[in-house]
This record gives sequence, structure tokens and C-alpha cells, in this order.
Amino acid sequence: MKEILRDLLRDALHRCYEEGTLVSGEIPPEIVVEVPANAEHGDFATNLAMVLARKEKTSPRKVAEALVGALRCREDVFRQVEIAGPGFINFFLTNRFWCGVLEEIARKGAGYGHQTFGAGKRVQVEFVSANPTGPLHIGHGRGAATGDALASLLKACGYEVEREYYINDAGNQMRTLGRSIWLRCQELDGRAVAFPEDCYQGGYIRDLAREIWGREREILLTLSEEEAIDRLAQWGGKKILAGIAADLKDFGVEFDCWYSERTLFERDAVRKNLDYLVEKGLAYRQDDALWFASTRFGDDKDRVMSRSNGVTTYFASDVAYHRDKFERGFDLVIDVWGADHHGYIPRMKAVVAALGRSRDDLQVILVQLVNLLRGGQQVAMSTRSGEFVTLREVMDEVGKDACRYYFLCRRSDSKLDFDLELAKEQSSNNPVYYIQYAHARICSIKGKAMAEGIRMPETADVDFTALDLPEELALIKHLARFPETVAAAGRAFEPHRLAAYLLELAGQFHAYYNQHRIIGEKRNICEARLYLLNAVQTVISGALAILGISAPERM
RNA sequence: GCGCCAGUGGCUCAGUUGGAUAGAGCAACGGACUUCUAAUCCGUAGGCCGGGGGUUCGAAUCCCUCCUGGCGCGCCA
Repeated sequence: MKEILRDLLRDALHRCYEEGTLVSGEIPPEIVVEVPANAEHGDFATNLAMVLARKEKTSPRKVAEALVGALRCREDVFRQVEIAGPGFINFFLTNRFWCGVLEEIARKGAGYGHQTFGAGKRVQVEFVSANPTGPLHIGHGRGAATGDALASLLKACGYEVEREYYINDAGNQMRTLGRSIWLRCQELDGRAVAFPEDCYQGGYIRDLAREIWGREREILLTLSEEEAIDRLAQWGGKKILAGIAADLKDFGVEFDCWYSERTLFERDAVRKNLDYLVEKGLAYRQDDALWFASTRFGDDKDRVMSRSNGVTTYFASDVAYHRDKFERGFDLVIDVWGADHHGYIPRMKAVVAALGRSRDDLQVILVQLVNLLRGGQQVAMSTRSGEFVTLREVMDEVGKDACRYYFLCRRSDSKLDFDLELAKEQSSNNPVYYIQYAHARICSIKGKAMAEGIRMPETADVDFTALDLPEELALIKHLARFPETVAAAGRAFEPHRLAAYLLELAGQFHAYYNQHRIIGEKRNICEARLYLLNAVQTVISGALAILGISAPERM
């Protein structure tokens, strides 16, 4: 829609220059067309005349007059074109033209609003990637919802998308896991053990110990302590990861690839990558350690990849891992991280630059902490003490949809208060039900219409002149903005914009519903309204689908 | 000390990448169910967009500076 206007304006501009009504010859690369906040300022407006005025050395209004004079005003499109304020050109479109949006929605169905700017590009979204040393907690849930919705959003923008979970199964946290289970096993045999602070304190360790000790006590006792711990680490990690996968699946998140850090070592990829970097002159040896020269790529200090004791750092794995991502052919790589890791961004961007890629080929999405409340009271959480609320518990208590909505309705990079009582409340306090309710209402109306023998209208049969109420046009105009909302959200990597969009759409629908009836009106009106409702339903369910939230037919 | 992020009605947040008179929801107050779902709607009230300076036709949005809060600054992961 905006694109059409841009073309018309560009066309008019050329004509002005040909006819000499404008003289500068300036063609702005991007003509700004916007939807004014105030409906009195038209359906669309452009500031083109104001932008050109200085170059033309005349007043914006004069420029606007020349432009409007040269516009090919198609009568089926424009109801009115006016010059207003300091020099805006306001466009008013005909109702019939707006109704074309409904036809488009009917034609495209669930694909309405989807974009093509990502076509031909492969993008990988890596998210959650929690260490397999304990169950997912509420903070991971936010990362999961954000990464998953972002992936769906990018798919809707035309990208080929893969979801990936990076398993940190190579560091010494796995050993700590094994040791934690081992110690709990000792306790089961009645030995008093001092359980160290740096071990995992959560009750789930005891559960794991009970399970494995009941099954493998004899085998484990034949092993040396080192071997036993190693075996328990491997088993425990697998077990916990399976639990994580199950939690995520129930949360509506499924990964295309579970990528194990350990496989990097098994293929010797970390070591080979270090050699590669040295060879390329991107890494150097100093004080018996191997450093990555990240300052050459904008970082504020160089980073150790291999310590003087010969052990590689976590960063070294990350470099190898990200190099591998690009070697797998992704055009764009997105990492979703907890905001406390933001200090890592410069060095990872440096890595990307050092590998000869554009820094923008890696995008890092930061997800802020979740502040868990219950009835306004803060719920204490600390992973170290093992006192935390798991994603599973929250999901069971408030439901998947409400949970995902809460995580997705704000910018990911702002702290989030998550009140369990509020989220659970199925009332107006809770926007997700407000949106779903709009969808359910439409289904209900359609069901009733069906029961009364009213047929669902086909595009060709719809009398679009019957849709002339301000509330109807407002709805249609908002539906028309869905594609650009998807595009803007996708370009900014901000799925929360869809949540805001949905809230607005649901609000407009509820207002319309309360004010006007569908069934019982004259046939042409009834059918036209049903046609409109179909479009609203299509967009609501489509947008909810991107967010991974269900669109119930009944509530 | 340095860096990143944030600061918008009492509370929680949007704000279409610089547009015209800054928007929702909650909380408060007053109304609307014999109707397709009241999990809804309508109305009232509430603002120096942290402070100050700058950029221009125009700033919540961009730049500088200060204040406040969160996070991060390891040969940890």
C-alpha cells in the first residue's frame, strides 16, 4: 500500500521536473509514507514536500502544490488528496480500495502478511542453550519463547530458519554435575558427606542419585571414583537434557539441531581452529597462553583462548562453534543470550569480523531477567542454592499460552515482572485472554450463523459498499497494517511488536462487536460483516501462530 | 573507573526507525447483559516523555552532558 503511494509520488516528482514546476532534480532515495496518528490527517501522509523545500529554495507548501498537481489521481483509489499543516500531503483512500485488503486476506489466508525479503537466505536462531546441569527455570522460558517466536517471525519474512540448541557438555560443569550426583549417592549409602557449595544444590540431584543408585549401585562401586563421577556426569547430563527437551516441547518449542560442544572436541575442531587463527595471524602466543587479537576488530582487550596450562577456554569453543555455524552455510546467525552476557558481544562480533564476515551477520538478542512475583511478593530465586521456580512449574500453573504471551509482550531487552497470580487470572488483567477471546467470539458468531443457515460469503458475492461504518473501516485499516508490522518486527528482530499489534486489533474488534450486530442484519450487510470477521480471524490466528500461542475456537 | 541497557500518568509498558494534539492495560470513579460469549464495551480523571544543552521546518525518538537504576568488565563457564 505504502509502496504504491511511493511509486505514484516518484512518478509525480519526475513529471514536475519535466514540466519545470520543480527545479532541483533531487530524487530522495527513500520517500517516507506514513499512517498519521490522527485520522483527520488522512489514511497516509508524506513529508516529501518538506524534505524537498530546502533544495527547492521555496516553501514546503509550494512544493506540495506542484507535487499534488502532477499526481495521477486515480479516482478508484483516492477519495481526496490535501495539503495540510507545514506541508504534509495527506491521502484519503476510497472505502472500496480499502476493502481490497479483505480480498487479499481471503486469498492468502494464513500466508497474509508474510514477507519475502528474507527469501533465499538461511538463518539460524540459537537459543535456550542452558547447561544440562539442571532443569529449565523461568528465565530460560523467556529465552525459549523469544527465540522460538523470533524464528517463526523470520520464517514469515521469507527466511529459511533453523532452531538450534547448543549443549555445553564439555566444560567442568559436567564434572561438577557428576560429583554432585556421586555425593548424593554416598549419602544414600548412609555416609555423611560434606556437600560443597560449588556443587548443584537442587533437589533434582537427589532424585537422579536415587534413580541411578537403585539401578547401578553395584556397577558404580566397581569403578574408581573418577570413573564413577564421569559415568554419572554423562548419564545425568543426558537425563537432564531429555527433561529439558520434554519441557520445551510442551512449551511449544522444538529444535532442528541439538549441537553438542563435546563433538567440537571429539573432532578436534577447537584445536584446529586455534591453528587456523594462528596461521591467519589472528592469534598470538604470549605468557604461555594463546590470545585472540580481538582488539583489531573493535573489542577492548584481547582474549585468551588457550590458557598457560594448556586448557582451552569456553571462548575458544565459542569461536570454533561460530565458525562452524558460518561454514554450515548460514547467511545470518542469531544468538539469543541472557542480558548478563552482554559483555560478550564485542568479542563475538570481533570473531565474526575476523572470519571475514560482516559484523551484522551475527545478531545477538539479549533477554533480560525475569522477576518472578506471586501476588506482588517477590519469589526468591538462586540457582546456586537450588531455590528456583522451574519453567515446568510455571507452565503447569499458568498455562503455556499465558506464559508465552507474558514473555513476548515486552521488548526482550527490558526487565520483566512475571506475577504468577496475575498470569493465572483469566480476566481483563490478562491480555492474552483478551486476544484469544476475540478469536473465540468470531468463531462463535460464525457457528451461530452456520446454525441459522447463513452461508459464508465468497469474495465475488460480497457487497463491499455495506462496509462503511467507521469502526469497520478502522478494523480494515488495521488489518492492512499487518504486513508492514510483520516486516518491521522481522527487520528489528522484535516479535513483541506482534503482541502489541494483536492487542490493538482485538480491542478494535471487541469495540465493533459491542456496537454492532452481524446476524439479523440485512443479508448483504450480514455477509459483508462475516467476510470482514473472517479476515480478522485469519490475522489473529496467523499472528498468534507466529508467537506460538493457540487460537481457541471456544473459551 | 570503563562499557552495555534502561528511565514515558499512581503501577506495568507501547510508541510504526525524525512527523501533526504522546497511546494502551492495571488501579480509581460513573455507566451498559431479555441480543452473535460481560474473559466484553462506553465514559471520566490522570503527562515538563529523568534534568540541561544542541542538531532542524519538526525530537520521547538523533548528538553531547549530568543524574538515577540494572548488568558486565577473569588465563571462569
